[in-house]
Amino acid sequence: MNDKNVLHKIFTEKEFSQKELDIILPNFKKKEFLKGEYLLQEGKTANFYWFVESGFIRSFAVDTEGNDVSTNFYTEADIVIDWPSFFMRTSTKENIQALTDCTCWQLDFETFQQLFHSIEAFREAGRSRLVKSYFELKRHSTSLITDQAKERYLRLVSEKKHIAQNVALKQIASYLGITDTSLSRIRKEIAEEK
Amino acid sequence: MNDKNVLHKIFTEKEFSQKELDIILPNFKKKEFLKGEYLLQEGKTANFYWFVESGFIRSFAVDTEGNDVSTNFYTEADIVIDWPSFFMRTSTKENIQALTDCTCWQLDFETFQQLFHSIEAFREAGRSRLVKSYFELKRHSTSLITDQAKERYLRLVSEKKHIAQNVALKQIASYLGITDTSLSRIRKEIAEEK
DNA sequence: TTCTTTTCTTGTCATATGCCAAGATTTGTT
DNA sequence: AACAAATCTTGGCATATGACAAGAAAAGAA
Repeated sequence: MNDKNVLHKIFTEKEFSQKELDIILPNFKKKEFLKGEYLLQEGKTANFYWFVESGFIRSFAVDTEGNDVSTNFYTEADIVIDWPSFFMRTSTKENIQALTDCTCWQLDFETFQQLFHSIEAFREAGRSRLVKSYFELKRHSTSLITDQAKERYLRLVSEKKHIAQNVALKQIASYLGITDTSLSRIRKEIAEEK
Repeated sequence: MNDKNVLHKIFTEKEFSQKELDIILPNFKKKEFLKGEYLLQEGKTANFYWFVESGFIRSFAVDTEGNDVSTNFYTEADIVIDWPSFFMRTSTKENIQALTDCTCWQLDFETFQQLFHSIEAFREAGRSRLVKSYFELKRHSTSLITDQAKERYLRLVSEKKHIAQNVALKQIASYLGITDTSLSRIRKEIAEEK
């Protein structure tokens, strides 16, 4: 835990005193997930969240017809968390799955609570993360209404190139709110423009 | 501030001690907004949030083509807040406008911070509200992908009847991600089914 | 390397919803 | 009450995207 890892990029000395870092960081446990492994499954309650050290992760929901809809993708330095389940202590509607072998840093709810209520900087940082997630979710949601599928795809490519390149087309398509067929055509169109 | 109002439904004696309530509640200032008045406008930073005592309020974003897209509707006992702007202290992309004359209880950022960091129950309650908003936003967002416009409208009607009845068709339509024309046809269809 | 399975592409056709424009209706104003 | 403005409905047509199915390509397993 004292070697350099992604946690040091997340909990910086700008936001936390050394003393606080010494309290916070040792609580994170290194966790490895194999490709295909689930970090969280529908119906369970999220008792942990993670920061990604390496690898790709996807969260998705399954709708009434059994279609799976990607809700997010995660990679290095991202926080992987089901906010509602983790904080409301309710069973989740989401699945979180490793797309590749992954290394993560895990924190459990109880420890989180203890840090949250005892360290002001920790709760400010946590709140910021949640608000940032909210903001991005709203942007995505509004984009589903105002933008064409192609624009949404182009934005994903420009903002998360590694996702667009490494994740299966069908999983990206459902995130964009379209079918894999449509995304395939959109990709073709873009390729032909160049 | 000691008479019964909606704040007593929001800050209950189950979640807060009497002493805490005595500290918290007097910080809320009664605010009246006239129909059409803006609580927040694009470009400004949110320095307040409100609980609605009475009336209807709408938040909306304006996209690049100048179309306005409803992002939410608020009524009695709802919290009216632009989470990202309020917490990140950044200028907002949203507008919040009174659809009818409204009475609200207002809290400013500084006071919020002070309460948040000093009263554990207050921060638990605040976090819950944010998480709940997140959850609802995700549900709406997923619904835009998995459900037909008609289903989305029916759900809105069943969950927020007073909104569907009191808000202009065009504003509801943009919330549902469709045009006013389409919503008008959907309404007709539903009416004909009965 | 070969075989199997999964993923991606492409064609054809269907459909939900958008766009535009004209009336009808409702609401607000003088 | 009368007019103006905003909102809602309806028609005709356009289009983005979906559904289904078949083959091509890529990835994984033996």
